[in-house]
Amino acid sequence: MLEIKFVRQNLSKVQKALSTRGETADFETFKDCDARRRTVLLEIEELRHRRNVVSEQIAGMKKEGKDANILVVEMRDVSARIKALDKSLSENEETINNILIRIPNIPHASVPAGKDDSENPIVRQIGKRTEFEFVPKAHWTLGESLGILDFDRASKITGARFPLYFGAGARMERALINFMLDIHTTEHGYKEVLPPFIVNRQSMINTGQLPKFAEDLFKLEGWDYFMIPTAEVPVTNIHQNEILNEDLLPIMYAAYTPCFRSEAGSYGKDTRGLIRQHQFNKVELVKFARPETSYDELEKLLNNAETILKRLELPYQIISLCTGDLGFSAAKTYDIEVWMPEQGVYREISSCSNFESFQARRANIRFRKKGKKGTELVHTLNGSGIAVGRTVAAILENYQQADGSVIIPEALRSYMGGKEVIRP
RNA sequence: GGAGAGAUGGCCGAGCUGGCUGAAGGCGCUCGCCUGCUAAGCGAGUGUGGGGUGAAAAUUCCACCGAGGGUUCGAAUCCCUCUCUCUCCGCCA
Repeated sequence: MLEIKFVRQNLSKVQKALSTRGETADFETFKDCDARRRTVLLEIEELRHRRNVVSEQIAGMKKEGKDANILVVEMRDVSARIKALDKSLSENEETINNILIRIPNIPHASVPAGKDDSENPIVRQIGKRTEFEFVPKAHWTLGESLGILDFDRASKITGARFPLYFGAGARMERALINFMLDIHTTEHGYKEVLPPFIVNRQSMINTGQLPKFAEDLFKLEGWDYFMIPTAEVPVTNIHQNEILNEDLLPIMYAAYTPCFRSEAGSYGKDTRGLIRQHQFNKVELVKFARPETSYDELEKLLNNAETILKRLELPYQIISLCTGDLGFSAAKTYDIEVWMPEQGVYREISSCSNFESFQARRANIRFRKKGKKGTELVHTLNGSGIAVGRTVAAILENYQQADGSVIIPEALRSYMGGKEVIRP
């Protein structure tokens, strides 16, 4: 959420920023309500002031045994008036809030302009695209023939877009989770967290999934609870309504969680394989940073995520999301895309964003600056470090052999009991 | 699921027979003093959000004692609903 004062004072700037995202909001209603809000507020505060003063008078008179009835009767009217104005004020504020809460974040100045994902510039490419002397197979073909992936049976258990791993496949998921968490906690300084996988409505609002994107979420029937679409939600909300100690910043968490997404609106896309599932595993990195350093922290976070792909020796590229492709809450986002040989494309495997104070304002996460009065909102950042299912898919495709076997990346072998190759 | 207790400022903790209590006291923190060093000691200050005036420093007003309603001229204090925490019983991996 943007600050109401900021929107009020920078109306055209906000409008312009939104249009670069291909978004708009009802600024006319905002302007009207905002102006009316302040008029009403002024009157309410005057009346309340009067009530406070007179109430004190009444108290004094009663103490002295005098009759205060005239004042009491007068105050009865004042209170009624306050009550009526209060009601109109809160309706007004609700209208304003409904507009504000649907306005996305303003892109950072360094974010490239562009209308959609076709205009995301490549920042860098690392590793040579894997080449084969045979026609490479898709990971689902390999996975099924190796007996480690079974989408048919998964659909019996639940339905389409759910994964079922066996043997070395299941082991590889577990190995990757441990591999990633170990690197981030021991080499990059993140604290490991294991959060709830189900969260309440407020947490979803705080990180920006609600109210706009309810259709992307799985909701629990009979509860106002939701399955998490990413660990970003529970982990960012760890510190909601807290004033953090400046000395502790940046706070860095690494969390493994499964993620649940309805994938509404993606019908027909990536219908096969591990790329687009309703349930997948992910290791997520989350930071709470000082505003002055948050963009440095974003670069570091991106490097931390890249380390995983480097160690696994998977070719990848970094793109910077353009204004039109930026997520709702993000001020800037880098995507990491891994090379998928069968389709011959780079596919998203991590998304690293700086949300600046957008989430912190909703979640009320602040810190106190040394030697300065008052509090300041922290900047929140997060990034996948990295998506586990897609990493399995990338390993299968990039490490496949002519005979249909798959070599296990060296860095991962110790996590898989020394196994070097997966054969049927 | 049943019975009971509780939720107060960065933290701990009074107040809860309604009226200078934004809130005692303590800790912490900041500044100053003192002191061979450290520790201790002394003094002052120290919540958040919003509105008005002001160039600013500042000043003033309003709100906030888990959340939301209600009673009242007036609510941290009384009533209702909800959320969470704790204790006992039941159930349970």
